[in-house]
Amino acid sequence: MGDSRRPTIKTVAARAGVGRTTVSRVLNGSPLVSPEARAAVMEAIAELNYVPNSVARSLVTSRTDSIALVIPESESRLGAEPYFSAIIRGVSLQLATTRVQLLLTLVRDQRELDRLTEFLSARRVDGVLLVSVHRDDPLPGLLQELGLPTVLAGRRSPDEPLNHAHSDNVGGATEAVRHLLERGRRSIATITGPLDMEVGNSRLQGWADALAEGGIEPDDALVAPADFTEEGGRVAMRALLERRPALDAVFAASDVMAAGALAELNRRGRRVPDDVAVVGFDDSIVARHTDPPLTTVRQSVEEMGRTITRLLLQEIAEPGSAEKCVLLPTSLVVRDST
Amino acid sequence: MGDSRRPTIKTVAARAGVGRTTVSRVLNGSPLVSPEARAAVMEAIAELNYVPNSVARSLVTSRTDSIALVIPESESRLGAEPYFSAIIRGVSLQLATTRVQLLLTLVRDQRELDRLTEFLSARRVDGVLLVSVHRDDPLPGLLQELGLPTVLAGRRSPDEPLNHAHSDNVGGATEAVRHLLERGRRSIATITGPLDMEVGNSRLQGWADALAEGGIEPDDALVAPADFTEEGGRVAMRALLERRPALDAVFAASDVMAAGALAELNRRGRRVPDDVAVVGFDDSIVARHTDPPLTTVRQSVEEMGRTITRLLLQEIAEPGSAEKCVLLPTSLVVRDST
DNA sequence: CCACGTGATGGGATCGTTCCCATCGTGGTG
DNA sequence: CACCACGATGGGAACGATCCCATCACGTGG
Repeated sequence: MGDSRRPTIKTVAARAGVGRTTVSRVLNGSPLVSPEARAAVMEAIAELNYVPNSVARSLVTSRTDSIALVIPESESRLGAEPYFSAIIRGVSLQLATTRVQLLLTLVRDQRELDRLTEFLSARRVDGVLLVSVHRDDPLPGLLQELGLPTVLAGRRSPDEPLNHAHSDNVGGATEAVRHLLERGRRSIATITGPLDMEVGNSRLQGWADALAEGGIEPDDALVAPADFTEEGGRVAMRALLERRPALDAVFAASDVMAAGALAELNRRGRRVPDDVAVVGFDDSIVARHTDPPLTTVRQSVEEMGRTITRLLLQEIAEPGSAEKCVLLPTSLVVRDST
Repeated sequence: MGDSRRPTIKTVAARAGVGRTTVSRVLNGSPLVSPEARAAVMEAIAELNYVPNSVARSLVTSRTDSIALVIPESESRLGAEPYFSAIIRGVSLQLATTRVQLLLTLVRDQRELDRLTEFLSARRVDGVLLVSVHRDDPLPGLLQELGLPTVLAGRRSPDEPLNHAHSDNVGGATEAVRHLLERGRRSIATITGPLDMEVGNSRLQGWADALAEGGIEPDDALVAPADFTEEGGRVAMRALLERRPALDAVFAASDVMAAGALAELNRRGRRVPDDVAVVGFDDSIVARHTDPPLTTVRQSVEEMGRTITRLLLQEIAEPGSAEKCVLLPTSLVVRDST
């Protein structure tokens, strides 16, 4: 045995006693090939252990059968933030039935952004998934210019032009705060996500909406912006307690920030939920492990991953055919922190 | 303005008034090109906004400038298990200075394994990183056969033939148990990782070694195998308490399992560390968030990611040139659970 | 009986690079 | 002055697939 060289389509054709084109047809499932020829080709393929060279295929079809998942990690959140892991799982799950491969790109700084830009300009992927986009993110615009199929998880503004999926952030946040009101809380603070992200604004909006519903006038001193990190949550909590020592509830725009807030409350001897009730957002794993376990707004991040992938594949297959925007529902999970 | 078509090397050559080859030389940094020609080419590239087609390049060089990171996720651990996120961060960090891209492949079942096998046979990557390998994993063997550069995080046995890096699991575990002995504990149980993985065995070995050092005979009833999951840790803890109600310490082979054990101990009203001391392994984020915070053996998983990537790149550049085996140190981090 | 449509087939061109080799000029040397 | 070595250059072939188009056999209808 053994050519050290991998067999090519020519080898297979010779072996099967047919032309290259016929082999190619069998490979691509064309109906224009006789049963005998097909059988011969299949046999030759099996005998030679032939695997088509996808690079050569890519060159002529100009498709790569791969997509990129871009994760901005300036705050080194992958790992601390279970969100990204869940997205990855969902994406991978949705790709499992296809032959499409996943390229993971963490973008930490300008240099890496430049490298990514070049990579995308070279069209080394068929499409791009963008996660955690900030308002002034240069990437979405670039992708739009390049005409590279793109789907966002989340959106930059309510009139996002790019295809995207997003959770019902306003609705989820409203429900959370409504729940606090029902529990009799009146001085409800909020720790927000980054306000240059739509997700940050929406959850803040939901907080304000629920208060308005309850006839309570929003108090700016009860709003502390943070950055989705635990440390940010801690700092924000500290600031809130200084400004409004009498607050009796906090709605944090993520579980991780809520965990930080809880730590700070514990440190100061405020009892949760007796003195201060806390609600998070995401229903990530941390929510079940805080002390006490966290009431939170569930969003299925894995489902988000699946959805944006589905949209992207659709958009790649037939540009313009995918839904522009998909809204994913949220639901309140009540635990012991409220 | 403009051609809708992307410029090719020919376009650039024409624009610069030189031949294709000269452009190619400039692109690849060959010294055999005059300063004037080089300048002309650079200018043409900038004007045309030319980006080389890497697929075409791959076809002739038969290099893809990408590597695959394979994560077996049968237990859907990505996310629950911070290990994988940390590996990804490390790998990505090490790749940042190169032009190599990262392909992430989660393998959940046989079908996905088949798909991956075909993918690797087609040599669509230059090398492979393998994480969390089990003793009877078919992938390492396949890769060896294919002659595809491969590096493992961890190893299958102490005489692993493939390039790999591994933490000092025996040493770390020994140190942990020694620490428990110093704290005066005598009935020290262990919750192991999967015993069909070397990491599981080594940490168990370390436990036994330390006991031997302390003149204590290992008791089989104090060994409960689990699977690195929190639920597994909980179940194992339950079994241990049933078999040896008087145990006064537990060494868990991962923080996540330790968290499960803690939960079970709390549920049963055993005080930690007063009644039972607990040590974990990994120093992952969960270790700082359990109640009480976990004493644990630190291993730098991110460093592991960087190391295996470095080895792989080296092995790709010059097969056989990389170190066969790199040992990464561990260190004990003492918190409140002991 | 012949022209014609149709299914099956294969050869040539092509995708955009890199690599091999031939060519050309030029300055140094015997 | 002839020759040579060497740096610079460019054209042709190759990488391994797909796609376009010409060809061919064959059955059918006029």
